[in-house]
Amino acid sequence: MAPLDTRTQLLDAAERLFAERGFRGTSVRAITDLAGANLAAVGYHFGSKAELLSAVVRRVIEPITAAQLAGLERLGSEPTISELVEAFAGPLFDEMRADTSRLIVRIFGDPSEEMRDWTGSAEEQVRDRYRAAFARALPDLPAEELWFRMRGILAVAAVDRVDRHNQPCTPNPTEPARRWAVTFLAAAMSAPPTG
Amino acid sequence: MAPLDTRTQLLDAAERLFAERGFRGTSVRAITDLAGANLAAVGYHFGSKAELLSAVVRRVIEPITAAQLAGLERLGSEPTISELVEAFAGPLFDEMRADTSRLIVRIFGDPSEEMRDWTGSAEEQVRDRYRAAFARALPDLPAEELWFRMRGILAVAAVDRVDRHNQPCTPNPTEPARRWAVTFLAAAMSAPPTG
DNA sequence: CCTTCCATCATACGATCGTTTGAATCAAAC
DNA sequence: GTTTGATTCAAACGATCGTATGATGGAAGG
Repeated sequence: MAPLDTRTQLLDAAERLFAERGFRGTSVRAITDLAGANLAAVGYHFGSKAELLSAVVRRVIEPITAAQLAGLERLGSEPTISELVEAFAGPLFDEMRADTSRLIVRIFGDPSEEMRDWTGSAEEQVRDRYRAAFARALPDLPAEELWFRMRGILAVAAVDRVDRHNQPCTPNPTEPARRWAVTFLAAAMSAPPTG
Repeated sequence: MAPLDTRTQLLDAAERLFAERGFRGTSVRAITDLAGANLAAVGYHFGSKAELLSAVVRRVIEPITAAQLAGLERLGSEPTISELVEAFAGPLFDEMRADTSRLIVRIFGDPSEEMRDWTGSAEEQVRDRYRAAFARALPDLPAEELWFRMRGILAVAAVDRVDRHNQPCTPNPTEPARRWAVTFLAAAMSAPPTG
């Protein structure tokens, strides 16, 4: 086994267990057992359990931000609100597994430092570019209210994924929820300013 | 000190610490220390740490569902979408402290059994009555898409509270966010069915 | 005074936690 | 064949966890 194999299997196991049981609810021993690795492997490859979490989060965030940026560049210079919503929210449904949404929601709800030191510049860049694009499409909307609405997009997408994942029996197809979300959010973004 | 005093102070301390550090991140010792009680007080008054969580959640949920029900009964027989959104989402801003939103989001993201056995019939009753009211106001919307949208209301309200609470420096006034939410969500609920 | 019952107390139990350590293993370089 | 450096291994460390136990306090009822 090449050294990268153990590293990758640790990332896979940790991603799954952190999403299922949370950071504090997952022991290093559970991760190394699932990965088929030795207990000390986490310390050797990542330094600590917290740094393993950072590596996991960076890995799951990256394809999402990449798809969001690619979707924005695919649009013309004067995209509609609906197109912007689709490009911004679509990858949250397509590029993200349901348990990954749960992991992100859990991190979002945890104010401790170890859960926040992973934040890179990638999602800030995505956020700023979409904010500019929405601001051009909604020139009358104040910046603060626009930012409130963009957080609303993230909230609806993430919470829907997690909540459908919480229902044990239903098959939970992603596709209708994705289209409902675009309808719902495009209408919401198009609302006139509160004023 | 009357016996109920220790019980109440345990509930207060647990509510605060569970919201700040999560269920697994909060030790029984931290709760009893903050409450000025003995370590064994949790076991004596509640049986276990998990049952203490249930008691905390029931206590914070109750005024919210009560306000939602009262708001619905205050409306006429043919309320507008905006009135329904206001009555449903308003208490999530008014009756809920920001750290309580965090506690709820954390519980929402945790699929473990101990986090879910508190669910009572109160919020189910609220959910069903608002669902019926929205269905009357939106007769063309399929039931499944309506339920998706109602979860969107909860998502926007909860995530906004937590996210504004995450920002350390700003004063984070609730009032503009509350009005922005009603604008945003009323437009979203009023969207035609996806079809 | 004595009993009863509720509440609180100090203390300890077994388990599990994250991390560290030093030896063992192994392929590649020389 | 020997050295070297990276990787994996079993084992142990101190700390902290949730819970249980039996003693103690103290007011109410007889």
